Amino acid sequence: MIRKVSKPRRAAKEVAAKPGPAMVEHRGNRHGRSEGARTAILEAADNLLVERGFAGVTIEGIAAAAGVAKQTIYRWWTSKTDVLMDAFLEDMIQASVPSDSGDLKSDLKHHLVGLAKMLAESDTGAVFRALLAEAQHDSELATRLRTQFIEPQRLRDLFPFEQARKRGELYPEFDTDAALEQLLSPIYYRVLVSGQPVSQSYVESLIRRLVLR
Amino acid sequence: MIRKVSKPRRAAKEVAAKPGPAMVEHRGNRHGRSEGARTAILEAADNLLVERGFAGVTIEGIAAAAGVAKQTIYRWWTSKTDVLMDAFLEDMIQASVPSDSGDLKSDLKHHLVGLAKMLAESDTGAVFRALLAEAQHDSELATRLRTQFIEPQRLRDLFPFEQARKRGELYPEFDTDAALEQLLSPIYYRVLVSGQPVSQSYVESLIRRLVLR
Amino acid sequence: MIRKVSKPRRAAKEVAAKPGPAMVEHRGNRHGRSEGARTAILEAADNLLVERGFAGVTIEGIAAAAGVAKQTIYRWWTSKTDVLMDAFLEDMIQASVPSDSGDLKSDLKHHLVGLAKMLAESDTGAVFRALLAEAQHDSELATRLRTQFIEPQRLRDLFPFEQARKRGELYPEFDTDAALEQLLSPIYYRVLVSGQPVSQSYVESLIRRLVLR
Amino acid sequence: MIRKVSKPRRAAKEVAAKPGPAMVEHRGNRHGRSEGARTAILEAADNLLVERGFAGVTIEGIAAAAGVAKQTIYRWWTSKTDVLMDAFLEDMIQASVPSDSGDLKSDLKHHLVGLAKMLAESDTGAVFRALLAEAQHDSELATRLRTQFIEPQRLRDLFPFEQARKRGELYPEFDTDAALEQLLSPIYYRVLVSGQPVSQSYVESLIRRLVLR
DNA sequence: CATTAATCGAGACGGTACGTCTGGTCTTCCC
DNA sequence: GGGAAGACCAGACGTACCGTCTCGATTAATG
Repeated sequence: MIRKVSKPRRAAKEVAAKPGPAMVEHRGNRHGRSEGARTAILEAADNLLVERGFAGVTIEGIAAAAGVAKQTIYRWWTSKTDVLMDAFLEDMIQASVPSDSGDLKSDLKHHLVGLAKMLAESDTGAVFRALLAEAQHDSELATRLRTQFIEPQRLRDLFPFEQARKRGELYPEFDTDAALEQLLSPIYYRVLVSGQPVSQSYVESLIRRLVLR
Repeated sequence: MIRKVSKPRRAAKEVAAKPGPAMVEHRGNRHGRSEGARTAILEAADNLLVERGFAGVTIEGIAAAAGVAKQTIYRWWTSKTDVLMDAFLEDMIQASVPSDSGDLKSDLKHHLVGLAKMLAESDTGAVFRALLAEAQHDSELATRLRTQFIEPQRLRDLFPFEQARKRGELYPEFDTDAALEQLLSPIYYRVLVSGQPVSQSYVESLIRRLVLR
Repeated sequence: MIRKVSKPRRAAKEVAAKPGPAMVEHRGNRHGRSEGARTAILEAADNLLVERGFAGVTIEGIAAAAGVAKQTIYRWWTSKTDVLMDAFLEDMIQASVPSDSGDLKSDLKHHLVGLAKMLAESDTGAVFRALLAEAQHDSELATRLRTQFIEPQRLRDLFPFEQARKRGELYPEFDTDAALEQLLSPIYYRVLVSGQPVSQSYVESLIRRLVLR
Repeated sequence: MIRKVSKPRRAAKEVAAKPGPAMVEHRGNRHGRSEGARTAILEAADNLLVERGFAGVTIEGIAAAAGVAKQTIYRWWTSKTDVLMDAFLEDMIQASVPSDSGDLKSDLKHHLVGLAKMLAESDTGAVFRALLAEAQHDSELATRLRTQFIEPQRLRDLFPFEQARKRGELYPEFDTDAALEQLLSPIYYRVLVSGQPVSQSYVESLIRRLVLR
């Protein structure tokens, strides 16, 4: 169902090539897609979600908040979740560069605490939970969410283990996938299902449970 | 927000008292609440959710499908999720009576495989996922879901451990809560987040990971 | 295409039966159709046409001006012209009771001057011209306009002649249809086509041209 | 409102001068206005009106049908009625050269039957009726229509009378304006208002009614 | 036995948002 | 500088449901 491409046609180079203060102001033209409109929409969507909750996000509301015509949204996205998906991915670009302190447990702790905080407390996490919720009854979105966030995130999550393996911290048969699942799933469970807090000490206890070698 | 009581005033006794022909057909009267209308609504809600997805469930749709006036729904419920919540709880009443074979690992396996199947594959599971999804941006519903399902379910989930403890199968300091979380959270994670299947062998591997004594 | 009945179900008797200030205020109920909403819509349509011209009349505008939901308009009418048609007919109900002075020429003068004034100057005339204009490219409306206004109006227009015939003012072979056409068509021509004024003296000259016996 | 001149700068001679292969195809150029685009637009407007009715004519539709960009239309016309006005006037250039048989009644009959046919049956008549309709709520258009069509047409209509006067067929005080109105207004009335047919015999009966001397 | 109270099906009402469609403006590129 | 292309803002379209309200019918308990 999500057929439309969100940011087509416009090479970054072209954008950069436009000189001066750049980001040429335009109202309908042949620049191709308006970058101003695009970002205004994504920001408006984000803000509305946080301020008014998922049900409070409407295409009409986004359009009004972004100062944009509804059709400009429908031209590039198919639904409000589609917009929110893009807004979320944009948010995640600034995502954590995993730390690499030379000690696995320390790296894991740092990474997982950050992840838990993002999921449970940040605005970005609110967007993620809304999307995951929607994905429960929208398999297309589910697929997209897995492809564009969960898989890449998995790679980022595995990074500390890979570093540790290089350092010889792990015994050879150590199953990183299983270990990761042992760490992540309780965090997601608490955030999504039981609503229990995910404190720093809780994360530490999860890590302590791991048998590394 | 959910102020209304779903099934007030009418003691189970009264229902039981009217056996045989009973279940008086009535269109507005002083029998009190119409049991026929109530069950028709819950069934219609269930069916609509499965057939048309969460967004396809509307109060008007339920009313039409149940052959009931909209107001009859609004008299007893506050929203479509409120109806679905009741429908879900009704479904869960037939829930598993936990097996008690005398062996913890066997009991756990039986119980967890059944739970996973319910969550991932059954219509009831679809309703649950929809409710949990909605609960991500509806804290009132979240509370209700935890109180009325997740907590009671936790007790059912713990039952095998309690039996084992009585039998002396567990060392004294064994943390059943932690153990349960280790078992449950990967199942929920796979169902809700990663979409991976929860096979019987996977459940067995989870159990094997537990150190019981 | 115009399938909906505009004023169903509510017998005049019932309306009359409601005494005193009557016209029960209600917002959605089982009074049947709301007379208040109905008249508010027709008035709003009338006013908008006069103030903003035909193109300026929109269903949304009518709804807003009448303080009514769009759907309430769509429930009972099919299009803005349908609404305007009803508004026009309602206006015409208060139409002239033809005078009957005992003298044909005097009666005709009175009737035609009134008609010309209505067509050219009144708000009702503006609505009529708009409808007739629309009827030029909407044959369904054309039919309805002829059936519901032009034919009945013709009967009213003929009334003075009938009275005169009863009085023996006309020679037997006098063709009233032809005479009427001779009188009416220049009036419509001036109003619709040439834009020339239709003064009282002009009407008199038209009548003078007639050879009555 | 109608500020733009519709056919500037380009003499008919030039058009005629470019025969055969010519009619230079161009997509934006320095030839000045494209005659090809202009005629394509007027034809497309005409055709759309006949095929789809007045509401079915849109600037976008004309542009698409004429294979022309919207802006090319907006550059030279202000509205769809403006385009249709030009299309209509273009059509009327081929208008009847009034016959001059030497007999007034014969000339009138010939002329009026042609006029009635044009108004009621031809595509050009459809365009005229649409414009007249629009003129009912657009006084600017009304003025233009009267200036550019109705007045000139009146002169054409009077031509038979003038010839007759030269021939001495009319008594001196004969009021040609009044006579013309007597002839024309019933025709317009039938076409625009009552929808009755305007047959040849009907036109003859109108003429017979005239007292010429 | 009449009155009263509770509930039901029905459906009109004022609203919000949907997703689609035109209209008219503007900018760029091509000739 | 005309013309093609096409993104943009604006806003009306007709539809679907929302949640509220009132009706008239039905039935049971009350007095």
